[in-house]
Amino acid sequence: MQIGKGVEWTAHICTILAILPPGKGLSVDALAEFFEIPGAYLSKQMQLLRRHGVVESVRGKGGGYRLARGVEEITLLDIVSAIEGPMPVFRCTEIRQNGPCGLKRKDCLHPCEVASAFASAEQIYRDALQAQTLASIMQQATANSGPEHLLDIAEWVQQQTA
Amino acid sequence: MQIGKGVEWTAHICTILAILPPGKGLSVDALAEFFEIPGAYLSKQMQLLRRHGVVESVRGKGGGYRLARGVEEITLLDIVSAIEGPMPVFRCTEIRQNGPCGLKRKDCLHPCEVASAFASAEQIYRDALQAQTLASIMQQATANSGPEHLLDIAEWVQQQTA
DNA sequence: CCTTAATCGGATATCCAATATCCGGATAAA
DNA sequence: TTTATCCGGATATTGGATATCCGATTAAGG
Repeated sequence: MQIGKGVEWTAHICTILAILPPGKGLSVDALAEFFEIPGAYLSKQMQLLRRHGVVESVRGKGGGYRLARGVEEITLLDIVSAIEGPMPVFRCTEIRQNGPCGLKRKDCLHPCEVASAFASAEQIYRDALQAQTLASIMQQATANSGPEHLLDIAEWVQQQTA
Repeated sequence: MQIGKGVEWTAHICTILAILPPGKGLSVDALAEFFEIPGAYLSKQMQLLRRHGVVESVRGKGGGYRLARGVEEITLLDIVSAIEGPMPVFRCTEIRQNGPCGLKRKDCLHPCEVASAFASAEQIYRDALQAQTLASIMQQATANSGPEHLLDIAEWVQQQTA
């Protein structure tokens, strides 16, 4: 039960896309080099982000990816559900219907109590992920990181979009 | 990012072990038949539960598994961490140290902000799972289920331990 | 119009963890 | 001694995560 690398990658990437000059974009190749991650695979993850409305893409020469909305309106939940899929992480296989004491299907009026307990915990998890906005993460980052590092990144971004 | 079947299996199994007469146990084979699940694999999951102190085992003829403590003191978190391992579900690969603007290792005084945000959400998830006790799940189940079904199960249990 | 740079999506390959089986050893009851 | 059971290592199988490649499409610029 582990979250895939795509989530880590795209979460970091969103923090870079967030400091782009308005109207500009960054290519998958540039982003892959920035984090030293495989570009072809990253491309797939970015397509998922796009289909879920987290980022926008511009095709053709000079194109690339940029955020589809403001950093206050993008949360970790958006990224996780885009990359990992809709989150019911606990898969109920209805084993209560199995075996010598199995319930008949028509007797299952209420949802399985074990599944309900997990669903309840997962809803709390989703809420917690939704409370983590890209804005709050970047605020932490700027507070923790030295100004030289931020300048390094700003310079690299400018170089790519020039 | 899905939870393994072992968690669903053992969660249901704990609700059965909970209604055992004191001092009795149920064998893996009996439990596997009760839920129509593969016994050899279930055996592995039960061993994990035992190593983490959720259940106790009695070896030899007439042996089997039983709960190691009361239903109030067993939570979904106990079961999930026993079966799935320690829960940091988000794997931080420190990609902030990669690429042209990568941080030097000694400059990483603070933990990665993306990882921290996930860690914070996961702690809330753990708390939510810990709040779900076996007792509360079984209370739901007895409230929702017809008394015939409960009798069916009680009868089967008695038959196994006879 | 042509070249170049970029995303899009389908097909495919690889790797690893989840799933599943088997067996020999230890243990205890009858 | 036989039988039933857990224990743990070795091993197979399966499926999802990871990764690559390529043809199609789109757009900028000469």
